[in-house]
Amino acid sequence: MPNLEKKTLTKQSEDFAQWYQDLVYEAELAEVSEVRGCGIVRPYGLKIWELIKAELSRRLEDDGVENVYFPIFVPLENLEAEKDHVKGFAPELAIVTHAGGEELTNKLAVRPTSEAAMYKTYAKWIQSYKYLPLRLNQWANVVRWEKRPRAFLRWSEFLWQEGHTAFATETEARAESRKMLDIYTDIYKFMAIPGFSGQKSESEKFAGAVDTLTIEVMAKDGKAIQGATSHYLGTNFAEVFKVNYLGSDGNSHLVQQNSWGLSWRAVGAVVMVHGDDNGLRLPPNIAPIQVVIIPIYKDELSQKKVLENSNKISADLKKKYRVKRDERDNESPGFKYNYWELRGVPVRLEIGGREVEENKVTVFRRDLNTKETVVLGELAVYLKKLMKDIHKNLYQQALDFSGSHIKKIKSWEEIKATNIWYEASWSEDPATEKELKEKFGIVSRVLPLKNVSKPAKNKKCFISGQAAKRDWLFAKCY
RNA sequence: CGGGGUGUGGCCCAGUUGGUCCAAGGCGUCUGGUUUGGGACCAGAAGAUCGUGAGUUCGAAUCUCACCACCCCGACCA
Repeated sequence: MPNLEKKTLTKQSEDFAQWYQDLVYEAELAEVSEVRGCGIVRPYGLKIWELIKAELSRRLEDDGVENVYFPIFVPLENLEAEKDHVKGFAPELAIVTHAGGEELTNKLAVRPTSEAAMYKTYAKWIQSYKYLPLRLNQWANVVRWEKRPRAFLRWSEFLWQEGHTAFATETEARAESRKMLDIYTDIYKFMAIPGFSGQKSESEKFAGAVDTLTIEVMAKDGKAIQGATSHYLGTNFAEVFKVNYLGSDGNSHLVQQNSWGLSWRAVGAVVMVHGDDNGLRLPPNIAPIQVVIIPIYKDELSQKKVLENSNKISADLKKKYRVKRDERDNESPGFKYNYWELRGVPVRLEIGGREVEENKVTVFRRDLNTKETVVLGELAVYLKKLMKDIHKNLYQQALDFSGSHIKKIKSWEEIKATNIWYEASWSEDPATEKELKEKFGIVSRVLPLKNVSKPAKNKKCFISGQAAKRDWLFAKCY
């Protein structure tokens, strides 16, 4: 729980995990719930997710993906059908054993993901090649009873979108998987977050997938956050759920499938990437409030003038931005500054007697924590540019940060700290990854796209000394 | 699942050699007033089965036993 008494966040440098927790609760993104591991997302936090969702939704619709909805419950036997899949998820399943006052003969799992919920139906829907490709998406909640929950990043229940597609050929399916990764990469850019997109290792990929593509994000404590994944499932699930189609050749074939998802974990990533010791810093694209106006006055006369003025400005700005006027009479300007800085509002306008008299406003930008005075007539143009600048600057800061926190190494003996990432040539042997994890708590995060078809820079694997295949990124992760 | 910690008004908590505790303080809330350019102040008010159960005792927030819940670290983690 946040310590509201101290009124200041734990410093990032003191205890990053504590800082994150303090911020999530004090900025009113979320609330602890009565249910272990589950979070209550408050309006301010949910709005950030909804803004991310709106953008992704738009992108998917533009691309011709249709939305669908399947039940939250999955027959347990369906889930058990794909053997890697069930092995991966069994430990974290919530299972319904009783309903309607009776014990269920056929137990139901609360979906941890919906492959097993959907594909039997896909088999029904897909008859011939004419029904392909099938590209559906659902916005849903899923439940994964992880041993160690973390606000936004790993709550037991979370909201996400999961796309499930079926194609005739591997080429098409793999192209789709890659396209979705690109869309996710764009969505992270929309949040002013540079990600590392690429491929997962054998041990890190999705249970049931042939290949998993991922976008990895670097938090300010140097840990990696898996931002979104796009899986090429091959025919693994199609075999189990008998998803075949009649080809133009007259023969029956298995479909080639993908699934891809992005969750509200992205909100946690935004906090961990952009936040500072004063609180959240939101890029304008996903800020529930983009401009907050603080009227400042001393007596009734100036109050009237200032409020008139700020109302006019706010009415004007509301046409283009999400604007909030903070007219609470019982709080001081200083209190309000801190209040909205904690919540990461990108731009603050201060309007007091001075501004009214000179026909100006004072503009504060949260990304740099600086103030400037702007002539009222130039405000619209100024803000338009400022919003772009803030986005660019946040992105650049994050890019510089991650760039300066990756160390290229030739041998794992060079690993001293675990609060940075390492780039190294790797044999891709799962056994070596296990060793690395045991010794340093570090795992492979991603084979960056640019390295996928490039041979390793160094001949020897940085762990085992065997022949290295390609250059991967390694880090601790959330 | 292993290690550690915590449970006291809405929130943060003090109080644990048993009695002076029908529980202190701060934040927040409410009322009134003064304030308002970087986390305002004064006065007053409301608000508590001290996690649950049993036990010891003349007497339990405090001691004993059992249980429950949550948090943190780790293992696990698409």
